[in-house]
Parts: sequence; C-alpha cells; structure tokens
Amino acid sequence: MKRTNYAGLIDEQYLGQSVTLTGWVQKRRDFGDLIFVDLRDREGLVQLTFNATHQEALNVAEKMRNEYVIAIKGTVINRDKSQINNKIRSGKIEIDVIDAEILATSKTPPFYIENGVNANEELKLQYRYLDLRRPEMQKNLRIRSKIMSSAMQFMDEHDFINIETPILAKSTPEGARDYLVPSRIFPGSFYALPQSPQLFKQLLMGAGFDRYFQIARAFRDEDLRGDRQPEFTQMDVETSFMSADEIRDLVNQWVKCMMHDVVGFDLDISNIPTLTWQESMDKFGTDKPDLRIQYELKDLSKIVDKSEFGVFTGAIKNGGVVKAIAVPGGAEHYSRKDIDKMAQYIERFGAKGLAWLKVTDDGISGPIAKFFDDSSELLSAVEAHSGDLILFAAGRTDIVAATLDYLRRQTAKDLELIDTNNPWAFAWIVDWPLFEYSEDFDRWIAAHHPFTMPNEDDLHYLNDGEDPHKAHAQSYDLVLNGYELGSGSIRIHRMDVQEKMLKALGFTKEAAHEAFGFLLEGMEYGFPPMGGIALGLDRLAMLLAGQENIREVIAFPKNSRATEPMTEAPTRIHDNQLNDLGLIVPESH
RNA sequence: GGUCGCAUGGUCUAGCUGGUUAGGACGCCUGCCUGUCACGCAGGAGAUCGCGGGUUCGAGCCCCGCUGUGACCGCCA
Repeated sequence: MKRTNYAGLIDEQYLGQSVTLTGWVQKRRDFGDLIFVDLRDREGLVQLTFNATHQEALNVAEKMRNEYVIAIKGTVINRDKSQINNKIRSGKIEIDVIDAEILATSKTPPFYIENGVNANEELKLQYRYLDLRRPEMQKNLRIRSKIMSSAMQFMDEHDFINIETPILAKSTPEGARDYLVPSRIFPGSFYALPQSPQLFKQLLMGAGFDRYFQIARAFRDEDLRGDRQPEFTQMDVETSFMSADEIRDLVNQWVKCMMHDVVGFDLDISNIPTLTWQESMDKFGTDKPDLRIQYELKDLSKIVDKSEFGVFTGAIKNGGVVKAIAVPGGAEHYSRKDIDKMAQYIERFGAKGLAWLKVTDDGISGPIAKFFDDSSELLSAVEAHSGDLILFAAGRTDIVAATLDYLRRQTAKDLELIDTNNPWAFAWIVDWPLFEYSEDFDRWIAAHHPFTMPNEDDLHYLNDGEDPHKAHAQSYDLVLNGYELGSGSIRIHRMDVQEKMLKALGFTKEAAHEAFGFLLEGMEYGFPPMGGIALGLDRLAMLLAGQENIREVIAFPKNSRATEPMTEAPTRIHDNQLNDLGLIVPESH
C-alpha cells in the first residue's frame, strides 16, 4: 500500500475519497465487531473505524496495539453529528477502513506518547525517539526548522555568503573551557572545537567576502543550565564596512521577518528599546532584562541613609547601595512565610536578608516600618501604591542587582504580572564595559572578547598611563523576554589597537602571537572595518515554542551533567584508541 | 567546585509520629461488547521501596555514605 495523504491532514474536504494512510496507532478502542483506532502521523490524528463489513481488516485491527506502525486503505466518511470530535482537526470525519496491514509491532512504550510531561526527564531522554513522537516535540522542532530556513532565506536575499568554518580548530586562551580532540598524527597535540567561529569570520572579512553568515555549531565545556547546552547553534554573521547601528538594523529586519514567518507576529521594530548596559543594570539589575515586567529597581540609598535602620545605613557606609522594587498587589499575595522563603532563596546571591514593607491605604506595615515614620518620600521614590509589597536589597552593588533581578522576575511570575500586550519584548543592550574583573584569574579580562572595538572616545584609555578598564565597547546584545539571544560587536581591525588591547589584557607580545598570531599577521595585510553578531538559535526556538528548557528544541540534547542518556556518551574508549593518540588515563579515573 | 530537592510495579504517584497483606490512577494481559474518542464491564499479572552500611525487637519511613537525576550558585571571552 502506497501512502496517498498525511493522516493528520485529512478533513471534510476529502469526503468520499479513497485514501491510503500510514502511521502509528495512538489508541485502539475495541467494541468487538467495531474497533476504532486513532492513527497518528507527523501532522496529527485521524480516527479509523473497522467493522465486520471488512472482516479481514477487522481481524488485523484486533491485533493492533499502541505504537504499532500500520498502513490502511479506506474511504473518508462523515461522522454523525452527535459523534463529532472538536478536539482534533479531522474530528468531523473518519476513515472507513477496507484494508489494513501491520508494518511493525511495538513493545509497550515506557511512557504514553502524549502532550504534557508525565515521565521524568531521564527516561524521556533515554527513549528520545519516543519522546520526539509527541506532537509538542514535533511542533518544537518544526519551529526550529522554520527559524533556520527563515535565516537562510533572509541572509541569501541580503547577499550574505554562507561559508563553513572548521570544527577541528585551534585552542585559544580566554573564554570558556574548550572541548578538545586529540591528534593521532601529533600525539600530545589537540584540536579544540570552536567556542564560536569568531576568528575565522574575521579572517573571512579580511579575505574580502564582505558579508558572511553561517548556521554554526559552537561548543563550550562549561556546566549546563536550562538555557545552556555544551553544543549549541548560532546564526553567525559578520559584515565589513558597517556601523553598529547598521548591523543592529539588519538584525532587526531579520527578526521582524522571522517573527512573521515563524509565529505570525507583526513585530514593530521601530519600537525596540536600546538601553545602555549601565541603564539596564541600574533599572533591572541584569544585562538581559525582561521588559515585559513593568516595575523597576529604584535606588533608595539617599533616602534610607537618613533612617535609623542599621542594616541600610551600614550597607551604604560600606560603599554599598540600598535598592528596592514595589511589587504591585504583592502585599496580599505573599504571606510572612512566603517572604521568609524568598529570603532564604536569595542567600545564594550573597544577600544577607530580605527587608520588606507592605503598603496599605494607611501607610506602611512590616517589621521595618517603624524606621520610616514619614514614608511618603520612600513610597514615591519606589513608585509604590496601596497593596504593593516593597522588597529591599542592601549591600554590594552586584549582590543587590542579582537579588532584585531575581525577585523582580519571580514575583512577576507568581503574580502573573508579565505584560501579555507585549509578548515579545526585544531589547538591545549597548555600550558594554570593555573589560571585567575576573576574581578567578585575578586580572582584567575581555567582557565580550579580545577583538572588540572600544568606543572611539574611549580609545585613549588604552594608552600607557591610563586606566583601560574605564573603556566601553562598541558591542551590543539582543535580548528577548529576559534571555540573551545574541551578542556582537564592531571588531578591532587595526594592528595598533589590537596590540594595545592584548597588552591591557596582560598578554605579552610573544603570548599574543602564540595564541592569535594568524589574526595579528592578517591584520597587517589590510583588514576592513568589520562587525557582526551571533544569535543563539536554540534559545530563540525555545522562546518561540513557549518552552522553558532548551532541551525541548534540540532533537538529541545532553542532560544537566552533559551526558546523553540514550547513547550514554561520553564513554570510555578502548586502550588501542588511547594508544593511537598517545594518551594515558590515570588509574584513579 | 558548592547549595537545595528528588529516587516506591512499565509510568505517575500515596504511604502521617518506625509495626500496612506497600494503596491508588494510568498502562499491560484475558474475556465480553456496533459509536467510542479519558470507551465501558468482569477478571488477572506485575514491587530487591536506587545501592551499601548503621540505629532498632522491627526501617519504604530515622542516621551515614555512595550512585543516579533535577534546579540553582560559581562557571559560560
């Protein structure tokens, strides 16, 4: 039997037609001489009916079980009005089966194939091919596929050239831990899988391609999170002779196009806010703010410094700040116990406690209310209204930021204060610090990467005798609903600036040449001004699919410990493989 | 590297203050059933309570260790 149609696409338009369908048995309902089977394929479900008019088909149906693969031939017929099922697209019709064949039997699956998460993550990953049969997962991966084809099409239409860069590449210092691949031909030497195609794409600009893009896989050997996998996919873009504004505008245009193609949303790109990094940190405590949430962090240091509350005044005396958010309607929603729980949770950010006030029609209440006899200045500064819960954080700026960022997002979730009128809150974060201090390395490191162009006005900070870490960068991040979607910059294309930059990062000339010599040498042969961006397609797919974990949009993802339960990768390898590579694994491992 | 949580038939889970025949739902198997779509009815099978140790007359339950797993902090140029 040769399939004529997708089962899930059959509807009343096909009435009276003879169709041949293939797919999986979703469910069998057996009435003896009448059997219903829900047939599932990638497009959806259709109900098959088997009865004694076609006894041979009925006999086959009796043997069918969930997840059997079957082929059937039958006629599309109307259902009686009383039998219409509005839950499925094909619910007005059914297939009167004439001929049926079992193409493959199936063991009883370890979990039922249906939407809604009912089995634990480990089991679902172990039987990923079954999990992927769920309509939800099929939808997620098709959204991902649409994003990619939208990117390909847009980039092609805008004269970008799709160029692949190596997966077996060179390990470079700075950045994340590399995944390493041992060389057989040079025992003791290693390739590194690229953390991004950064250096290659700059060299392609040097080669004159002018507009490059690639849907590129990137690898970082760091611990995982819900929105982070060790290998992930970027839409990687690099251009010559374009300003940061022009590059952002190009991305905006693609995003608009993509949002239309993938989710049918008409995005107004003229309204995408651009915040400086400092503004974002001040207002939201994070460099990837969720702008669907209306309330912001307010600095109350000056106001509370006049109070008698030692925790606040002490924090300020020690060079810290006191900031707060006013959670609309939070006064009633949160009990004392809830707040205690929050206070405990935020200890992980380094917060020592959680001060709070409830705002009522009569003023303020709560354990610290007594320190604020006249609360009007405080209330207006934090823009609080009756019914609000004010949450304070006091201390080091970074701890206060992390704490209130979390509290802002969590309370918005709890109280459903996420603005549904603005479902896709894109934002650009610009003007990043060029350097950030690494406590691990006890020195300044590149905030973006070592090839990021400083602001023109800040170039002098790189000169001898000045303070490089005051410089800001021509870099920009694209943020969506509180997730970093992508990050890019104008690159350094001049040797003298690049040398100063590497020097500021603590590279000796020799070390710089050992690590990036090919790039530095290339710059001596006329590199154009260039800039670009890399957008994380997994996260984008996750958000557009309405998922909260990046695993849901990756066909075969790793679990939170970077292993893959289905194939059990990574695995030990045979001694002869180790020998070939000149590797010895210590007994203790 | 750290913190917190979880682990009970195939699956999801209940199991209180230590004494239960370890309960339920779904699934599975057998039989009956011509209008179900969460089909129904009758019957049945299915558990090393993650592993190891300890406390106790007695441990699914308490303690210690381990393993697996999830979330988060660190980390992620």
